[in-house]
Amino acid sequence: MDECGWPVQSGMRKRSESTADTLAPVPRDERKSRTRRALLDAALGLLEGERSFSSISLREVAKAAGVVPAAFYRHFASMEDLGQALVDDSFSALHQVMRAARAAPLPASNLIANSVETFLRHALTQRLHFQFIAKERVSGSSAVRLAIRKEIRLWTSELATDLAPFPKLRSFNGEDLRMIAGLVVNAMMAATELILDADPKDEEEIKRIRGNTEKQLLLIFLGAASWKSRSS
Amino acid sequence: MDECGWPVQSGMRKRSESTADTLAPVPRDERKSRTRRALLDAALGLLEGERSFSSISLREVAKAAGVVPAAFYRHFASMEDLGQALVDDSFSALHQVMRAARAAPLPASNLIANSVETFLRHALTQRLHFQFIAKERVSGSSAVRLAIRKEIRLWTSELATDLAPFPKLRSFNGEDLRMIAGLVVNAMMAATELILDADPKDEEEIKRIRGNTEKQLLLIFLGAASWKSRSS
DNA sequence: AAATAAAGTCAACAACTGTTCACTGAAAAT
DNA sequence: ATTTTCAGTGAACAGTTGTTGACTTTATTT
Repeated sequence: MDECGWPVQSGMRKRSESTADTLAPVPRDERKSRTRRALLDAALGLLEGERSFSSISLREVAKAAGVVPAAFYRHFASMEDLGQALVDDSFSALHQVMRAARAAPLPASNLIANSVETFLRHALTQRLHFQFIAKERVSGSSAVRLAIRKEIRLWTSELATDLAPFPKLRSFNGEDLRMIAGLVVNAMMAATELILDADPKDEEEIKRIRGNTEKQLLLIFLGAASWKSRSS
Repeated sequence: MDECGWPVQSGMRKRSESTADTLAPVPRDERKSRTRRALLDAALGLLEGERSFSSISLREVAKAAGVVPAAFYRHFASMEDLGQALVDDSFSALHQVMRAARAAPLPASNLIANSVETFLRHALTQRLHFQFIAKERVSGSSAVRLAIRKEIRLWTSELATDLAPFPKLRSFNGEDLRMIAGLVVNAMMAATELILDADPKDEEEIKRIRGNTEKQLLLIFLGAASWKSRSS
């Protein structure tokens, strides 16, 4: 079931036995970035299910990528280094969604439902990335953990500035806006973790989680609307 | 700096060189449970900081407990088994706090502030247990992960029934009450993670987190109070 | 056409892993 | 007083780990 061994076509011993000699020059940069991707994807794949990043070995990653252990060092100085790259990778995927969501037609009526649906659907298609983020956010090495927290804090701040112009939220100062945004982000993260753990085919369960999250966000904004800002 | 080697006083080779022969009979059950505790504490200690449970080895735990690796098996069948025991351990500590908090005088006025303060203070004194729960909740083996989730769901349900009798929440059905409780639990968990990561001596930061969490809970209940229950 | 750069292989290393076995010494049971 | 029980030891096992060095192959540069 394994043996995908995709990028093993380089630096091989055996000569090509076919007659056509120059069938694909294959530029070197591309070949390098191809195995780099293979390593990243292999690590991400190994993280699926039980394993956590700190428990997977360099050799496992290399083997899953179809490459000899020593070749790993041509791309990353250590597993820690690979982890950092995975953080960048995962968050660039997330930023992509958030940008798309922000550029949406903004229907305002069921804005909440739309946002929740968009985000969670993306979490399911980018399952591996989100699983990685969810795990390493709390259990990763401090460097990786801090990188993830920084991104999440940034995300929270962006949400806060997005929230600012809404009529009902005019009376809030920056700090309180970020507090509300934090509440929203918490709910979304919790929902993400639940949905990643659920059976992907269980449509009913997924719908339930989504509905619950929508209600939670609605309640948060309801609370914000009836908030009396204090001076302290 | 290590060499605590606490429970290494059993099954030793050398005879006691002192004159007093019968100085301490030391019942066997107690001695066993003493090293069992040493193993649990050692594992918990190794989990502090960077490491995650799946990355610490049986041998490490044994060594930190001052015991030979083979002795581990007298107490646990595997590391997985130890993990389960740690879950029970940690949650019994949590239940203890929650029971105490529930039996409190219930001042009703600043009930929220009191609850937040009680919970977070306990999280700091039981730091290692809470760190274990926070990490293994998302990254542990599926058995451990499920055990933790079950406990959290149970905690949420208890909170929901505690919330039910409040006047403003009378109109909510069970499902919606659990949704609100879920929101509260999310906020508390997020606050716990933040506080465990913060520098324990940074009183200012801890106060900030606590204040923020209080505001969040207040906002949640404000939202709940102005909620129109729908029939669907 | 020859020289270089570099992504890959192979083999070896010391250290560490989980697990087993026969053992020992003292508390508990006879 | 003798036997039994059992939490501990120490040594060995077969695997796996990260890392290194010398080598091959091939795209790129000279």
